[in-house]
Order: sequence, then C-alpha cells, then structure tokens
Amino acid sequence: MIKIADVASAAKVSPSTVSRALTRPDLVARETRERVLQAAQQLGYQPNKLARGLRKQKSHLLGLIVGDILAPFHATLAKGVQDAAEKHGYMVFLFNSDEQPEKEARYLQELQSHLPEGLLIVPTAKTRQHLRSLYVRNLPIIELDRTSGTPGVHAVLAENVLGARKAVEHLIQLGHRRVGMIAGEPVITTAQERLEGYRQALEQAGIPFDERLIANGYHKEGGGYAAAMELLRRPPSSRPTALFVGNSEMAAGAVQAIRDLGLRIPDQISLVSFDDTRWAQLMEPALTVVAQPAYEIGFLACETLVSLLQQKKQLHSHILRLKTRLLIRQSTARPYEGD
Amino acid sequence: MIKIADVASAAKVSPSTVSRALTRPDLVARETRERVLQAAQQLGYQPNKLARGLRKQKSHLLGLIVGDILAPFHATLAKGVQDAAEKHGYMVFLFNSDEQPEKEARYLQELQSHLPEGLLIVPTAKTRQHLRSLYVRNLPIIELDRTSGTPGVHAVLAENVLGARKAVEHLIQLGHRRVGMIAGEPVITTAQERLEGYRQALEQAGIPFDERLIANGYHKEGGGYAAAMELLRRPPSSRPTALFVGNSEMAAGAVQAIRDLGLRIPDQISLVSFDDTRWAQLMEPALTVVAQPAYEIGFLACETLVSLLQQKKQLHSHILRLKTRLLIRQSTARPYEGD
DNA sequence: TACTCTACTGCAATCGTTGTCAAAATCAGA
DNA sequence: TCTGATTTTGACAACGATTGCAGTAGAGTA
Repeated sequence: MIKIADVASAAKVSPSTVSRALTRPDLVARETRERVLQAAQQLGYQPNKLARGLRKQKSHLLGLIVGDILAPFHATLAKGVQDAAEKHGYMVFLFNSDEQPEKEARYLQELQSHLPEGLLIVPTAKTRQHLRSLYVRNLPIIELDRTSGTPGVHAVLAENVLGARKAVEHLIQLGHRRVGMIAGEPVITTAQERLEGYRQALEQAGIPFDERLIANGYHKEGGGYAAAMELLRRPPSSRPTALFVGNSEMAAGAVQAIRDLGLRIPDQISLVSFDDTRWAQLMEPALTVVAQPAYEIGFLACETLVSLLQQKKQLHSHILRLKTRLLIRQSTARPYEGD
Repeated sequence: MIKIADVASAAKVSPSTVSRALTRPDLVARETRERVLQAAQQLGYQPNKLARGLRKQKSHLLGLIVGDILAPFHATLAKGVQDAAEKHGYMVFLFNSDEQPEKEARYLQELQSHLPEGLLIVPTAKTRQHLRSLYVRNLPIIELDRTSGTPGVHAVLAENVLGARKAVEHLIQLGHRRVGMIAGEPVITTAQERLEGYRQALEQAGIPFDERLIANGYHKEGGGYAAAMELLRRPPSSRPTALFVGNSEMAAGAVQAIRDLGLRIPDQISLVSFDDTRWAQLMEPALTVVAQPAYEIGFLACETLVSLLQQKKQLHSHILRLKTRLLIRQSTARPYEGD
C-alpha cells in the first residue's frame, strides 16, 4: 500500500505538503501541487482511511441498522440511505437487527468502535435504552419508519394513521361492516399508529370497535398466517368480510391462510395491506395496498442526517412524515353477504 | 470516548498491561487482569477500531459488493454473508454495484482504503480488470454467483448448466418442442451457463437449436418484458409454447407481458424461471422455478473466505458449485396445441 | 546468602495522516 | 538594496492501540 511518505519522496516534498496538496490545494503553490498530484496519481496513492479517521477523529462513516434486509421494505430503505450517502461522499455500515434487541445492542457497540459520524436506525423494542447508553458521545441519530421515543432524536416516518384510515375507509365505503385487522407487534409505533387509523375509520363511520376483530401477527409472515386463520375460521356470521393487514410480511401469510381455507379474494373476503411489493402486484387478484415511500424515507433520512452533520447546528428533535398512497387494485370488493 | 489510558489509570497499571489483559489475558497476572477487566467494564471501554486497525494493519472487515440489494437473490446472498461473518467476528461493508462497472470500480477503491481483509463480490462485466489493479495487495477474493475469470480467485456458484437443463427437460417431457428462452446479459457467466443448459437439454432430446427462440432480457424486469413480448407476439404457429427465463427479475417482466397479451398460464404458455421468490410462490398459478441456494452461497463464500484468512494458506483457486432444485408448481403443463 | 530463572509489567516506538508552529522563500514598496 | 508582509514549506507532535525489549520482583536453587 502506497503511503503519503512515498508520494512525498517521489515529488520531493515533505509529507505535510502532500497532505495539504490533496486536501486543501489552495494552500500549496501551483507548481508543487501539480507535481504532488501527478506523483500521487502515478503511484496510485489512496489515503488510508483508518489513519485519517484516527487523526481527525471522524470516519466519514454512517451506521445503518435495519430490521431485516430480506424484507423488501427494509431493503428499499437501505437503498435510499445508501444512495443519499454516496451523493455526499459518506460510506454506510449496514446491519440487520433481525428485529432482535440483543443483536441491535451488539451492533450498536460494534458500530461505535468505528467512530461513525451519524446513525440511522429502524428501532426495535429496546432501542430507547440502547441509545441512552451511547448518547454521551452526542452522535446524531435519525430513526426510520418507527420511533423509539428517545428524546432529541430525529425521525422520518410514514403517515401511518392516515394511511390506515384511508384503507379502512375504502373497505367501509364498499359496504363492509365487520373489518378485521391483523396488527403488528404492539410495542412498535407503526403497529400502534395503524391500529389507531383503523379505529378512527370505524369511529367516523359509526361502527363500534370490536376487540375480537383484531389479531396480532407480530410483523411476521407466520404470525400473519396464524392471525388470519384465527379470524377467518369463525362461522360466516361473525367472520370479518374484509381484512386490513399491517404490513406485507403478514399479508403474505394472510394470503396463504385464505387460500388454505379455500376462500376467494375478493368475493368472499376483501384484503388490503400496508406496503406495496412485487408480489402484491403480481398475485391474482392484484392486492390493494397502502404504498409507503420507502426509498424516499431512507433517502430523506440520510439527507437530513448529512445536513445535520454539515451545518453542525443541532436543530432539536424533528419528525418528518411522508405521505402514503392507497392503490386500489383487485383484492377489495363489496362484501359477499348483504349488509 | 473512553480510551485505553483511562482504563489504565483507573486500574493503576500501564496502557500496555490493559491492552494485554484484554487481548492476551494469559500474559498478565490473574489479580491484575481482574482489576483491569473490571475497570474496563465499569468505564464502558470500547477499543477504538481505527487505532487498532492502523497499528495491526488489519481491520477485521470484509468487503461485499452485490449487484442490487433490492433483488431478493442478492439480498439473500448478503444475508448469508453477514450471518457467516458475524459468526466469526468479522464486519461486512456492503455495497451495490447496481451492475454498473464504474460504480464497482469506485466502491472497490473506497473499500481498499479501509483495509479490508477480504473481498466478496458478485462480479460485473469489468470486474476482471478492476481486480487486476488491486491484486497487488494480495487480498483474498471470493466471487459469488458468477465468475469474472480472474486467475487465483475463488468462487461459490450454483450449478447453472444442470439447473437450466433440468428445467428445459421438464418442459420437453411435458411435450413442448418450441421452447423459448429469455436469457440474461451475455457477458455474465450465469447467463452463458444457463443458455448452455438449455442447449444441452434440446440436443439431448434431438430438438434442433433455433436462434430465433432466444431473446435477451439483460437480467432486468423491463428487458424480460420486452423479450417476452418479442417472442410471444409471433403467430401461434411459430410462437414458443413454453418459456424458460434466466432469472426472477426478467420473469416478473415476462409474467406482465404474458398478461398484457392475454395469454393464460399454463394453458397457452408454460413458464419456468430461475430463482425462487415470494411472488413466484404467491402468484396464480404458482411459478415453477429452479431454486438456487442463495443464502448458502453467501454463507459458504464467507466461510471459505474466513478460513482462507485464518489458515493463511492460500489454497489455489477453487470453485464451489452448489446444487439447484427444480420446484414444479402450476405454471407448466402440456402444450396447448397437439404436438 | 548469592545467584538464576521465571513471571509480570512498563517504556518507547510504531501504524499513516493531519494540524500547529516556525522557518524559509518570495514579493512589494520605499 | 533593504524591510516588512505574505506565501509556501517542513519539522514535529499528536490520534489510540499494540508489541519488542528491557527491567523488576519474587521464587527457587545451590
């Protein structure tokens, strides 16, 4: 590996001058600068980021912890973050918490030892505690998708309440009165907010809220399957005629359950879910969904972080909400039985 | 940030002793060691990885460059790599080349300056050149999914020829004689190998190879759509009765095209594709696919890399091939018209 | 008691880069 | 030509952790 001293001797100057020529060219005479640049070019010099980071006490690194890179929503978040980071010359260190607080804690520790300049995180249940223990270093933090409630932290989220409300209103307008919901892990704010949207839609329509129409799918495919089974195995008279599902993982499970029960979508059961995915578009019938701007959430979060870093002014906790869109496709229709 | 000197003064020993107590405990007396460990624990000491990396000239970092994290296959590779890396205490620096050689070159440069100990890469068209220019440093490299033909590089790949052959044989057994193929970007080895498998299956069945039944989808969804359109818009007499698609991205495009043309799967057109995905399972009819062990490819590649690093013996270039599985679902049937 | 040997610990140099400070070179003005 | 101001450059000390080497203390042996 070529180091700065090699370039220095090739260009017949001191290491300091090489460093300056490369990082603050205005400080060195034109002629010298050109000689240095050429030598560096010729030798293929690449600054050692470890040494630089150590000296400057910053790494030009951002940490990103998502739930699960295999979930399209999280992968898209990550892509958005990376693209924005690249735009500003930052590198991204990506981890999967797999939604497990312990993994999150471990990765946070590991991450810290690389001196990241900022952190982007999709919080888990324990994020608040974890962040408290490292907050000493005053690391700028942005939360994505959900929020941990940590004071002083910024967040970029979707309009979950409104998105959910629109989805359920759509079902109600079609004539559904018994709308079931497969909700996510209750400690996660998105799950709470989507449930709240569901509530609001019912309330506005004057339909009483019925606890028994809610089942928990814990954000997972298997959980969605089980929850759908629980709700749909009831006798037709008490069985929901439509289902609102809190995310796409659970929706995949719900679709499987519906098929295993031999029910037809949308004739016998209407289905709306959060998150747009390729399979939602390709399945038959195509799934009506509340699409989230996942890429934009990631991109914007990273942009916000970078501007925080650059302007150095720690604007106090700020939450950004991005709009969702209800995409009406073929999985929703009027209820089978008359109202 | 707590540093080693802080721990040292807390434990009333020298920094050297602290370092030894933490990294080579057998070299320090039990009593001292315990005092140091306790102090470190209490202060929440985390070694600075930049400083350590600089001093030891290694970072405990692995670089990973995949094509596109949004493609489930690549995301799964990445997950496999990360899980294996974590198991051995390595960190992974993940990049997307977006299949663009220029991005790949940039990220390779960037990566190098962080002194990774090894590199895992899904090569693009120019990878061979790119790797040559950095090979000086003798960085162990493992290629995933495809190979760039760089000498001395290891690779973990799928049995593409056999997988493709089995898929096409399946179609032929069902009675298809005009089997179309939507192939991938020709410079990529997987595309070549899958095409070869297609060829072999035809040859073995005594069906002459017909250039006009091959269309190129360049590994992308849009390309798959266009290719399918091209092949299927022909008059029924020359139109293929079955389609073999080189990857899932193109298959998604092909499904769209088939729908836009109003053709029914599998009655009017049979479809098999490489890669198993959630949408392939959930679409109607469920797609027959050649499933690749993506997670295993990533995991094994990383395990191989780590063992290379640890044993230090540079076993010469080795290529590992993992088996594929043909999953017969509902998208393949006997041809519509009698043969 | 004197000596050797072992087990531990500390000193100081090192990794590659940057920033401070002062020296050297250049320039402008008289 | 000299003075003072202004560029331009180089020497040197960090950043935090590791490690070869040397020194110390204590145990063991003659």
